Amino acid sequence: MTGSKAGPASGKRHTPCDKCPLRGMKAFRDFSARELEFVSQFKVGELSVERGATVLVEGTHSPHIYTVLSGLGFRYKLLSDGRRQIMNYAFPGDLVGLQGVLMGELDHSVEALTPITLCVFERSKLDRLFTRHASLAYDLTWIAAHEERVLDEHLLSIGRRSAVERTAYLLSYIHQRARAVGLVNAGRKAIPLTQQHLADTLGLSLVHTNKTIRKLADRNLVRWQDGGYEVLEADGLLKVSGWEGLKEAGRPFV
Amino acid sequence: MTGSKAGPASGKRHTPCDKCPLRGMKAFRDFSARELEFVSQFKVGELSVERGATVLVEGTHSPHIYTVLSGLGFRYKLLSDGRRQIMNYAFPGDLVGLQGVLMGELDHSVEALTPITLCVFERSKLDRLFTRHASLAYDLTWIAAHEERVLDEHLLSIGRRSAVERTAYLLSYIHQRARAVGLVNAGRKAIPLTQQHLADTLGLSLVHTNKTIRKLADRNLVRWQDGGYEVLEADGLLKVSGWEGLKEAGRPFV
DNA sequence: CGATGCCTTGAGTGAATTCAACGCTTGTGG
DNA sequence: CCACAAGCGTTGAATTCACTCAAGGCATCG
Repeated sequence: MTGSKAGPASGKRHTPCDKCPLRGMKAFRDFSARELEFVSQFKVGELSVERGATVLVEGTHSPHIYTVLSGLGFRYKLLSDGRRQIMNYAFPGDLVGLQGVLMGELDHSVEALTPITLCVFERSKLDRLFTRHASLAYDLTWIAAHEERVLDEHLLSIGRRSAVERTAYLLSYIHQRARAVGLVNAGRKAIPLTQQHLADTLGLSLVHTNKTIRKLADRNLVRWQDGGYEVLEADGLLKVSGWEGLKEAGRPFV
Repeated sequence: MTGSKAGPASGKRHTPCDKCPLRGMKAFRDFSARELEFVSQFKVGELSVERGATVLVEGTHSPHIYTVLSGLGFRYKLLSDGRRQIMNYAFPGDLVGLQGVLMGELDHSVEALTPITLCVFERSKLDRLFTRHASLAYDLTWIAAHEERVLDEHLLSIGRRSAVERTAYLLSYIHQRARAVGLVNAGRKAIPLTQQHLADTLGLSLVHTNKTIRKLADRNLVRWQDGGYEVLEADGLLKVSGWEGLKEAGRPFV
């Protein structure tokens, strides 16, 4: 359905991996020359879609793995009656669709939150990655294990944190991740989400999410603005959530 | 603290990998001779703990990875005030502690639900696994991605399914997994959980969990018995949950 | 036979949901 | 240029859901 919105920009001018803007960011580890060479020919294209478009569809049998080159997206599942649960957000450098490739079919969908560009990798070359590039295979496992860790924390939030706590947690989490890839300067840039997105991530209704955000806003911890939010007091927000925060270093990508 | 209960049985008679009772179960893929040889020397011991004992502790820096050889356990996180969220259950064949090894420190704890025996693997040999045994490295990634998939479904349940739906889901999930490894014959064996475990998995209070189980019991879908539950009508239960069920084949292990 | 652990039940309270409406902004077509 | 619709945020009121509190029952175990 929304898939038709995709693709017009692909096939234009691709960013070569050796000039990948994500390399050099301190949030990521660097490649060796040999790794870089492999990754370069592992990448077979780019995919650009606009905000609101569906990048990957649940149930699909995809021959590709993706990495977010720029932009934001989110991963979600639907129940038959339309209830939606957002599992996690995809930031630049994040791997998308690994499950689909390893296990046949994808069990979730991915939608663009902003215009987004993804690097497309060939599934068929995955074997070579495992047989010839152990360090990259290790990275892949690391990434999967890391996603598991994030989901653990989300599960803890939804299952056991109060509405205010879990909202503070989610806002903190997204903010920290956005900062790590330079999407917010000193907290001075809104992250383009609707409250419906937050509600569907938090397992709360839209109305109650709105009222909960208000509580945080009344305490001057966050501000809703320009179709997104801004963190005013990162420490205070984190404290409310009772979360320790991200402890990342040398995150691998691709 | 509870760690002191661990270990007395280790160092006794270890099950050699070539006689591993898990091999040959149709739920798992088989090893090649070369893989088997590697796994055999990758394994450095066994760990047995009794019901209720803590196998792994959050925050710990563990030099080992484990596989469940027999018994049941569960993975959980705690908030500072004691609220507990159970993330998932570990069945025979399941890998435990991968995160801890890959990322330095463990972000969750693991407790035994029955007397449990785990195979202990050396972290230091993980490099060799990646460089020399691509097929096993692939399996490791597969396992991590699979866990991610399970957590996605749990997240969907806790976030968006009603109390009855999510309880039916969890009961179905555990039952299906137990069946896959032969822990319940034709549904005729109780799974040794307390309702508190279920509550902490579902994100519900103990009282409400009890009342929800009652609703399912009143419809003759399950029965609570002998400190555990029994599934009377697997199809009916699955239908209530609105879940598709596990679709597994050739699950790798270790 | 008095603990203790676990399940069960009822009553009262609090939290979160649904329903309903309104305001603001943006975009679109007449 | 205005009218109108659509999307999103906000708010209040009523209802439902889930939680806490409190107590009792029934096993098992020392």
